[in-house]
Amino acid sequence: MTRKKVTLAFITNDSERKASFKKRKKGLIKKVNELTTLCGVEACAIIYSPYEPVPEVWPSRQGAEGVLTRFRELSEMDQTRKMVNQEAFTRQRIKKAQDQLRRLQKENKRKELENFMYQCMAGMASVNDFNLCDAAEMNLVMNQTMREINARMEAIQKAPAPHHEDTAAHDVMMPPPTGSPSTGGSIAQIGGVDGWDVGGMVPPYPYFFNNFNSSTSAAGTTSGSDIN
Amino acid sequence: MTRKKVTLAFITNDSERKASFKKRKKGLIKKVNELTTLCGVEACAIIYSPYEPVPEVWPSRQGAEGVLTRFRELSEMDQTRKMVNQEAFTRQRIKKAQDQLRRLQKENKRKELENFMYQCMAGMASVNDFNLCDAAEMNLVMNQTMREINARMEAIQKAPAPHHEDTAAHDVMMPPPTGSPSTGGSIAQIGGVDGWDVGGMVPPYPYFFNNFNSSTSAAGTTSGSDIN
DNA sequence: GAGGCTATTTATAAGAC
DNA sequence: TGTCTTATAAATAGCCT
Repeated sequence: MTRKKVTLAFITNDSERKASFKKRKKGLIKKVNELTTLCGVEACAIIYSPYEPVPEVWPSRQGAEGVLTRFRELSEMDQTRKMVNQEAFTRQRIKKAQDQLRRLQKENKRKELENFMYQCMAGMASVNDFNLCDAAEMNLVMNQTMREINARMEAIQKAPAPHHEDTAAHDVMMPPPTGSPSTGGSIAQIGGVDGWDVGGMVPPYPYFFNNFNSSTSAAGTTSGSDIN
Repeated sequence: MTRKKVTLAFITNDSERKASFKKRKKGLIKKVNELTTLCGVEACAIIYSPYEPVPEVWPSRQGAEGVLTRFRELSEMDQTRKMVNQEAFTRQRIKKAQDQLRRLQKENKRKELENFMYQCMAGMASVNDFNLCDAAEMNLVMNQTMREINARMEAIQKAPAPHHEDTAAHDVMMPPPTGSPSTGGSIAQIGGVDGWDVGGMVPPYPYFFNNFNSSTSAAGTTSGSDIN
């Protein structure tokens, strides 16, 4: 995290890894400590390492034991009193996860279509592969793309100075404006998808779309009409 | 830890404490994650909070279970596992959804990168937008793509007859490896960005990759440089 | 290797909505 | 209350001894 942005992957160099481990273990334990103290919660951390025969445990072994026991007996614990809240909470969590899942699936689909479109544009796929995609949705994607391109072109025409800080600054992919690097968590930013930074290039869409349309309609799609 | 040096003591203000807890819990788990990944060690963290009936556990319940089992073997033997009830079931459901979510997020990321790549090839994005992507992962995607392309080309050269046996199990969609859909060549280029004149629609991957690499290393002087 | 030392990256307490 | 943003404290990778 310094002098070089860390890459979240196994450190192959032995000594380097060990050094990192020691530093990070220390930091981690400090963090657990802070969390419990500041927020008054119970927590424990257990770290096995090839460097120490005895696993690092925090807080004291007893403390950890207590936490662990509770963890193990969770089901029996106070199922009674908290059951209702618990269940509602859990249900809520499930719903939340499912919602996110749905969003991601939708997003995934969109990306697939977009991807396919770009492949066509790059000449690496042809509309013959179109059965791979869903026509209706592809239509949506294309319309969206066209709208974006047109808007972009208009913007360029109106403002001859091709500034890079255009309105679509938040750009295509790679969402996290402040996201941590490998946090992974930043992957699926919802809603940041509009606006491709056409960034000063004239896209070859005429070719693509023409090609696409003709072939598509030949294939029996009904959706090509509103593209123009 | 910011705007004010933190004092290691219980935060009396309720909402403040809760906010802090949420942030710190997230950070802590990230740290555990990093530690295990970077240093290849086993570790787990368990956090109880009054805010959530279900304790936060890292890594996945299974992972934690494994660590815990070992830990218990080292300490004492108490067989108190009994988790067959509604709650366990529900939690399992949550986990399942979360796992799927994680997979989808990963997949999403991959698609985003792939998409970006194709955008570059289509001339709709330039490597100047590369900071939007994660270098290391992009590298993976590109290598994978290259492998697939090469495999595909070899397959086609070797066997004009459709002898389907190649290694590309997932078979990317890229039918005409050398055939350009049409002349094209009309793609103009504006904008000061060092343009990529992909020229016609011939699959420009060699150009793309070369250009990509050089431009990247050139552009990444500031901080990046992880690519090589 | 084990500390000590920065230059940077991360984590986050406060604010702003 | 939750989220997003910002300013600042904390953690730590790469060096050096």
